Amino acid sequence: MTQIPLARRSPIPPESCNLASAIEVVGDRWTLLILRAALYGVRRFDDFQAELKCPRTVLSGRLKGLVDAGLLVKRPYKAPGKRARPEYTLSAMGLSLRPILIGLTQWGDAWLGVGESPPISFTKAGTKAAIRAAFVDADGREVRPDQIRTVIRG
Amino acid sequence: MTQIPLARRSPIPPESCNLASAIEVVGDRWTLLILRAALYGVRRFDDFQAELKCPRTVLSGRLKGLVDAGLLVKRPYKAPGKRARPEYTLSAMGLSLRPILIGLTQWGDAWLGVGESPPISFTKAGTKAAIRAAFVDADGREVRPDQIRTVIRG
DNA sequence: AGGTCTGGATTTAGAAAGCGAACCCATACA
DNA sequence: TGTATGGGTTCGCTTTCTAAATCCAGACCT
Repeated sequence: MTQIPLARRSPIPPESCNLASAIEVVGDRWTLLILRAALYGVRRFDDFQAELKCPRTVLSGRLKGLVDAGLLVKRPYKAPGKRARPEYTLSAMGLSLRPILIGLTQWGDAWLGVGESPPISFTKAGTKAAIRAAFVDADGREVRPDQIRTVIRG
Repeated sequence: MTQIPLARRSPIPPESCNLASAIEVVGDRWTLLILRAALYGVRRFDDFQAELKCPRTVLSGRLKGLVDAGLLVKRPYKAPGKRARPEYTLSAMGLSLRPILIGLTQWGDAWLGVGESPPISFTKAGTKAAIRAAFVDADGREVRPDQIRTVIRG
């Protein structure tokens, strides 16, 4: 196994690290579960609540936070014959988290799955071949994990 | 923008979803910050504490949790001329989260960066060309996000 | 118009977790 | 023998979480 060299501190302090900032935004159980549901198409308050089984206060607060952060857009939704209600849809910012959550799904399949075949898989449109999260260079060719180098002050 | 079709519930319930399970394991602010530091080479209790500035009780609990979940390995570490102490290193399970955290870093660079060039970038060994997190098919060729199809009960 | 239903919340009070500071313990070294 | 150091735990206090009840606005019904 590739061992990471010992360090006393990370190369950049958390307060100026975009990974740490991203963790501040999405690094929360309920927030991640909301994003999971949203990526599956859930948009309405009560649907989120039924899905997550979390206190409505928490849901209300997390939705506000995600709207403030720009991951969700709140806008009125008008079902025919019903009054207008808000719905929460993913912005481009929120949608762009999809590869990360798919990667996390596959990590869960690999390490937490109870042995059965994963209930959800992902394929390339038009084919049946499974896809996986990986690294690619500028030309879209895969880079193996052991070939990755970290460069500071890029 | 590709819109996700409305759904009242997610296609699989959270309790049998490996993504939801993964979120239970790593979906926590301190846990993610610990993994971030570990991926940069931090291994020792006090180094984690100096890095995260979190209460030692919380750090202690999260490290235990990560060891129990199998992401970290706790083993004695013997510096020359010092007494043996525990160190926490990433297992294969923990190391395999690296693509996801790099992906999250790049998401942060794209959406949260304050305008400057990202302080950390990743390249392929031997070259200067930047790499990025993406999806590939079985042959290692990139699959664009809009080409991803979700298949249930795969 | 009045009553009811429904989705989208806020209020309230008790339980859990987070937090900072102080303390403890084992061992290398002077 | 004493001191320094790394790796924790204990102790109160504050914040956050949680569950249940309540509120509110707009359709729909009669």
